[in-house]
Amino acid sequence: MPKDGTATRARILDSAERLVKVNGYAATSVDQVIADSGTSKGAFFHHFPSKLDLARTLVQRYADADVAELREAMAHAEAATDDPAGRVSAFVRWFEERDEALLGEDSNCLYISILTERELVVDGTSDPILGAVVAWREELARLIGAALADREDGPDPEALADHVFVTFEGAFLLARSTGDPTTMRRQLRALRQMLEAVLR
Amino acid sequence: MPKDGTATRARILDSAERLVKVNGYAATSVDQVIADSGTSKGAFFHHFPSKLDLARTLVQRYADADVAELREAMAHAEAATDDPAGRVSAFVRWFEERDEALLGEDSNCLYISILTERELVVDGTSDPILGAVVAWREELARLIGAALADREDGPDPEALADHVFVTFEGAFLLARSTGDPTTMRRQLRALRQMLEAVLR
DNA sequence: TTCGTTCCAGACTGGTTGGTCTGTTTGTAG
DNA sequence: CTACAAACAGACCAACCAGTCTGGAACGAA
Repeated sequence: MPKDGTATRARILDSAERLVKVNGYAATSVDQVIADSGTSKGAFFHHFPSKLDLARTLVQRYADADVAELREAMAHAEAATDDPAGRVSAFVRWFEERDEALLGEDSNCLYISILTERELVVDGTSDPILGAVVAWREELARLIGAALADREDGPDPEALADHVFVTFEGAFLLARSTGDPTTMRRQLRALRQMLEAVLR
Repeated sequence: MPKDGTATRARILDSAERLVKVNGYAATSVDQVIADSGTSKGAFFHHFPSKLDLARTLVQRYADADVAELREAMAHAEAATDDPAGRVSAFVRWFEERDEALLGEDSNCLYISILTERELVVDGTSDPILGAVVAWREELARLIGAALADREDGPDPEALADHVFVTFEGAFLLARSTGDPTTMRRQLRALRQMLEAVLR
């Protein structure tokens, strides 16, 4: 085995993720990624056959981390209490308390940058996003469904589950617009209070 | 006064809005806008000094229409009932019933395309978005505040008001990801049910 | 040492980009 | 009818874009 290039590859991915989250995919040039990561054209195209291939790798990596965070929050919620509604609260609260990375000044979600460009949706680059969405939906619908219990003609568990994802993405955009760093936490708090109200 | 160019200008704006909403701002070239609108380079740069200037005009126009829709929904809600909580329900329902344009297959929000690119935020292109956000917040916070009445240590009216905006933007993104055209309506319905629950 | 492969640097290229420039048409005011 | 400015059309251009190519350095296998 010759030289190890995994470090270079990781630096490219990290730089690219940052830049794409901040500026969007189309607005991020390969040269920018190269400059930011301190590598070269040769290195870039050695690790990634094309810019689009970088995007695919990026989305997959991000979605995997996203699902991992879901599992973590879910485990925390299930360990916190046996009460179904309480678990939903604990789940949301888990993110409310994660202020550091999640609500930093220009924290953003890669999903937004990818979904903004339709080409990336039709060619399947965004597929891992759907995978993550479905994972969130299924896990949360299970939790919420248990809390709703036998109630009929009440709210749809899947729609409520999806609404957690919706809140994250919407709050990222609102934060961008207002520049207010407390946006995410306030929206998560509002979401939790509303969920507690419907599940009561 | 010589030839009237307002029609050409409008066609450029319409094409640009469609393309930017679908593909994003950076991914939309001036040549594409020209081709789609059936005009020319000369016409484009006669009406807009630069592509960035087009974006500014586009955002202003879209935000104005957005605020107009807010007023319309608000008037409808206030005419519907005197009950504060009922007005909030009527407000959301107003959008739930507007399926046509709002939930079309690839319906999207210009705000997302603009906010995705940080350059457009720092240079003030996105400012009208903040104006619209504040308008929605103020109008809705008034309505929600009235419904919350005297309740103390309850949910924050402004956060709940902002959450309506958050739901719209988040649902647009979720719809993009899933490709499900019922997404927007389902999310609005979930939002309304949750609001009814907290305001009960 | 020698060989082969991976890893990477950077010059280079063809196509695309936003933007300019020149010229022509079209309406209107005098 | 003339003059003049607004409203275009489209050739043109410099900068930038993603991607290629060549050459060399690092490393393990033989």
